[in-house]
Amino acid sequence: MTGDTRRPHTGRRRNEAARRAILDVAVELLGRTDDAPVTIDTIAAAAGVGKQTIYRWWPSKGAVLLEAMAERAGHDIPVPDTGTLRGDLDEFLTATFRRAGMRLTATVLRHSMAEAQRDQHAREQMRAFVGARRDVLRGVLARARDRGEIAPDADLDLIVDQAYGVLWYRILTGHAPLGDADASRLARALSDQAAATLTP
Amino acid sequence: MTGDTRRPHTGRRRNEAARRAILDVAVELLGRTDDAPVTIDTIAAAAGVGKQTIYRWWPSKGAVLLEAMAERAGHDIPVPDTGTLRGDLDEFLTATFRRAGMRLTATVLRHSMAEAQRDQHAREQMRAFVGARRDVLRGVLARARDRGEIAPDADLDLIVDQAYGVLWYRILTGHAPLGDADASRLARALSDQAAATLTP
DNA sequence: TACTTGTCGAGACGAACAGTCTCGATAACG
DNA sequence: CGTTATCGAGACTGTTCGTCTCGACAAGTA
Repeated sequence: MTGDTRRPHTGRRRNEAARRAILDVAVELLGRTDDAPVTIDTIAAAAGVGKQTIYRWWPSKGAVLLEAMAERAGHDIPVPDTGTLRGDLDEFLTATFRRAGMRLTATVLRHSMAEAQRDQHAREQMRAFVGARRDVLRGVLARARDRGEIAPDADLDLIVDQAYGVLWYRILTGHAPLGDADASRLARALSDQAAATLTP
Repeated sequence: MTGDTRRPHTGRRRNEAARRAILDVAVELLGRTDDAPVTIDTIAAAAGVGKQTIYRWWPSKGAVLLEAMAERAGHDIPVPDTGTLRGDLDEFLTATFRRAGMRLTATVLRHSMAEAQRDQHAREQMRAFVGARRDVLRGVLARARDRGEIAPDADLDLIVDQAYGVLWYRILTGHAPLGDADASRLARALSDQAAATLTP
């Protein structure tokens, strides 16, 4: 409570190289074989790192995996701006499906979602990640609404859920791949769906 | 290869009561607390059963859970026949969302899907279960197609994925509940989507 | 240059759990 | 009554998570 202003930071600093190695190795090990037993000991050994270095910075094994996933699955998906909802959705869903459809990324996503059902820390990180991705897509829809392309009372969340729902459902069950054609068809269907409420 | 026709079955028979107790207890334990550690030992003890009795009939812990889930989530969802696609979808999705939205059922579904990512047996059972549920919904759509309500070349699988995608996505992330209103809105959107391809 | 402080890699350790194995008892058949 | 397969019970092994301890090392401070 009293002024802790003295000594803002002393001692050795966090090793950024170790952090990178841990996150990279976690992903790489998942990709080696699909039924690979990715354990903390394996990650630590492969990253040339002590176990305590992992548990000093992450609260659980799932938290490591979730951070690696969020990095890999969230970056480099640009926010589109084609001028039309249909075009924006096509571009966004194609990029998103391509990323998620990559074998390694899909594997990471699958195991991250599984971990999120068991590990409380991972669960919260998954919530944050999913929320962030949803916000981006909802933003695309909101812009279209502001342009007057869709009804003011359209259920944007339900549309978002359909897009990401198809993605996760296919990744988790593996009953069908995520192709460009699927992304385009879904983009068309969802933009039509959003516009339909305009014509009662 | 030679005639094994002698002695088609001797010895004590499988105890059906034990089977029921195991499946019921597995579900019940999952529901007790959400972060409950449901273990094989716990199931065996609560069901008044030896561990070997479980492993004699199921190949893994995940297989037990998946069978319990398939029983609970697949039964008593009637195939609707209202005469219109919109009506059929509304009835089917409302019943399905109600079932999956029940707290206990949702918990079982969540952990089953998680188990399916780690356990090969559970994975195959999940595939079979998901395939069966998809077949039912695809059948509803196919009937509408035969009635001429939707285009012959409509992508039925994508529509099915949108419906079950929303369901699983919400259950696994927990970012929103599965309400009757969601089911009805989705039914309307998907029936419109299927019909839209008719009017180019 | 010494001193303090926090991180480093390494690995021992305990607890929890999945799955196997063995045991004597018991039920369904001939 | 003899054969056979399942039953409940629990000991046992192997794996993994997460904690704890150790001496070494780096980044500031005096």
